Formats: sequence, C-alpha cells, structure tokens
Amino acid sequence: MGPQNDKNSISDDANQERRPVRADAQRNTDALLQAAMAVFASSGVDAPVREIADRAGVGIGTVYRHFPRRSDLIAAVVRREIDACADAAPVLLASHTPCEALAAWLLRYTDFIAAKRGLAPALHSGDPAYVSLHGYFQERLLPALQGLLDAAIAAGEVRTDIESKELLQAVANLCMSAGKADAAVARRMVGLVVDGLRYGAARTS
Amino acid sequence: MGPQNDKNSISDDANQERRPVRADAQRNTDALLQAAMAVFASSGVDAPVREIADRAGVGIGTVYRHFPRRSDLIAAVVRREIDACADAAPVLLASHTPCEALAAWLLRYTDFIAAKRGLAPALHSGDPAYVSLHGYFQERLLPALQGLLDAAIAAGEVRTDIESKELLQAVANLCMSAGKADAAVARRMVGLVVDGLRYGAARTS
DNA sequence: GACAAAACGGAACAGTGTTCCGTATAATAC
DNA sequence: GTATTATACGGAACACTGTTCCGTTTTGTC
Repeated sequence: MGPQNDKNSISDDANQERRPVRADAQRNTDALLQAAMAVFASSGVDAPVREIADRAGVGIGTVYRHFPRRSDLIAAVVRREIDACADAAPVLLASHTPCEALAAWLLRYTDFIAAKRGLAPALHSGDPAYVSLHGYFQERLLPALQGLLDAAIAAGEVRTDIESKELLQAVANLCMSAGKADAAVARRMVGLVVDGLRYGAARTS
Repeated sequence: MGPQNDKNSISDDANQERRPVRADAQRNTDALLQAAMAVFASSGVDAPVREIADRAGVGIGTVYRHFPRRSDLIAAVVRREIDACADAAPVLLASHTPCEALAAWLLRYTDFIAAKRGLAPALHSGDPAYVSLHGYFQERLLPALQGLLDAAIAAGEVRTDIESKELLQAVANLCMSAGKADAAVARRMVGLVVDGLRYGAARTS
C-alpha cells in the first residue's frame, strides 16, 4: 500500500521524446554517490555537503541539482547500499552451500545495519526523503533473505519455524544494541543466531 | 617589575572566603534552565540557543557564560529532570500505599523517558557533556526505585524476584519502542508491568 | 558549425553554535 | 554613604553549516 515514488530513474516508457540524460550529468551523479558513500563512512552522515562536493570534484550547485535536499543524497546512498546488500544474496547462493550463503549474507547485512546506526534517529524523524526508505528496505531485503532461507530449508540445513521478516528484524535489533565501535560483537551475536538456525535442523532429523 | 604583589599577603591558596555566587548570576541560571526546559519541550532539543536566551530574557553571552557548550545546557536540564523524578519517589511513598506509589512513580518515570527520546542519539554520541549523565541517571534513579520496591515488598504487595536495575531498564526500553506522539501506549504497557509485579505477590500466598 | 536545452560552478543568503570584549552590576572595603 | 574590584551581562562578530540564484559552460542535435 502506498504510492510508489521513483525519484532517480526516468520512466522508461515515456522517454521517446525526452532527451536522454546527459553524459556529464550521469557521470557526476555517480561520482557524487561514490564520494558521499566514502565521506559518510569516514566522517559520518553529518559531514558537510561541501566536503562531498569537493571529493566528487564538482561544485555545490551540482550537488543540489541532483539532490535538492541533503537528505535526498543520504537517502540515495542508503538506497544504493540496500541494493548492494540485496544483490549479494544470489551471488552468495551461487558460490556456497545454502546454509553458508545464509550465514554469510546475514553477516553482510549486519555490517550494513551497523554502519547505518548514525542514521537511525534521522530515519524516524519524519523527513519525507526517508519515509520511503523503510518500505524500500523491506521490499528489497525481505525477498533476498527469503530466497536464502528457502534454499537452506530445501537443503534441510536449517530449521523451518522462523519467518524471514522476524529474522531480519531480530538481527537488526541485535546490531543496534551492540556497541559503538564494536562491530565484532554484533557479528558474534549474529553467528549465534545462525548456529541456532542450524541447531533446529539437527534436532529435526 | 616584581611579579609579586606587595599589598596582597592574605593567604590566597586556602581561600575559604570564596566569593559567593552573585545574585543575578543565580537568577539567570535558574531562568535559563526553566526557559530551556520549556523550549525543549515545545520545539525539541534542536531549538536554537538564541530562542532560549530570548525566553529567559538574557543575552547570548550570558547563556555561554553559564553553559560553555550547548550540550552543557541540555545536560543540565536533563540532570534537573532526573532530580525531579528521583525526588518524587519519597513524596509518593508518603502519600500512597507502597504499591500505588511504585505504580505512580513508574508512570512518572515513563513520561520522563518518553520526553527524552529525542536525546537518545546524542547521549550515545560520546559528547563529554553527556557521558556523566548515564552514571547520574543510575545514581539517582536506582535508589529511588529501590526504596519504592523495598517498601512494596515489605508490605507484601509485589513479588520479590525482580531487580530494580532490570525493572528500570525494562521500562525504559518499553517506552523507547513506543510510538512517537503516543505516550498513552507506553503508559499502558507499563501498567501491564505493574500488574505483573502485583500478580507475583498474589501467587506467593 | 549553430543552436537550445541541460548542467555546471561558486558567490551569496540565511540560520546555526561559539567567541570576544566593552559595559553594567553586585558584593565588598572604606 | 562612596570607591573599588571581581564578576556577570549583552550582543556584535566570527566560523561553519544547508540552500538558492544566476551567469557561464557543456552536451546533444540539426
């Protein structure tokens, strides 16, 4: 439920008369996203917009042309990282056993959540740029986890009585409570959860 | 150019005659705390310092004379509210039955936590002005709750198998997860907890 | 190459927290 | 009471944000 809003992608059916996106614009958008990702990772999400512009090698005006509000830039970065996390699922599934893939992906997801802790307050602050993020989060990550879970269940490697939605939420909560600079703790606790999944399968036999 | 003062020979190191706080300074400190409390409640903790200064009827310089950093002002307000919450315990105990006092105080505590939700991110951000707050929180609120709990236990009105520390934490967590503008939900959930405490006492018989 | 639309860059604006310092005041000494 | 002095006051000024504006440059098309 809820209207879909796509901001960055041009609708693909009505662009016959529409001029294509100019090459420099596309280049700068990419450079900005990459720079923002790096700056947010090193200086936190409160880093000045100018720092991102400098790192991307563009002027301030260009930043605001592509991302009218600072929060739009943040949201775009998070979107891109959600995509990267979701896309990792099938790759892992192709190169590992289902259960290994599930474990590896949950750790990947853990890192994602831990890196975004600084955002938690902003996400719940009602900024319109963020409201759609929550939906996108579920929309992309739930199917990704579900695929891994189904494969692991089909292989008889994990228990069958857990919902992907609950698991996603539980792991996120685990990481939230975990320490500030201590991602290792979070990973250890998630490891525990994975073992719990395995244990259920063993009991079933 | 002797560096020493020829006239001033009165001991200055063991200065017991510390100049008392000037009356206007004390007055302004109080006015600032009161104004800050009101402004934070209505505009949130991100309200501009100037707004608080205006409301208190003082200049910006005066604010920064009493609270060198903005975070110091916030911390002082929170400290004062922690005090108010802690001081409410003996008052409630004197005017209610132990169990009623306990229930009433937990609701009071709930409101305090709910009002401070906007602060949660800042508190964990390592700002030196806030690090001492956590200790102060426990230092004042734990004894307050413990006194209520002891009285209720002595009266046989509640179960005996809960730690005040856990209860404090549990109620805080309950309020955190509760909705943004919906303090009623939090109060209802805390009511549930209180009933749980009573239930334990009934079973003991 | 000429042209128009699109995008760029950065100066300028507005709103923060914070500092500085000349002025005013309260406590004290006489 | 007056004189003195440490203390406190006020607000202009500074540094640093996010954001807007608009002249200039680049890109794609004919």
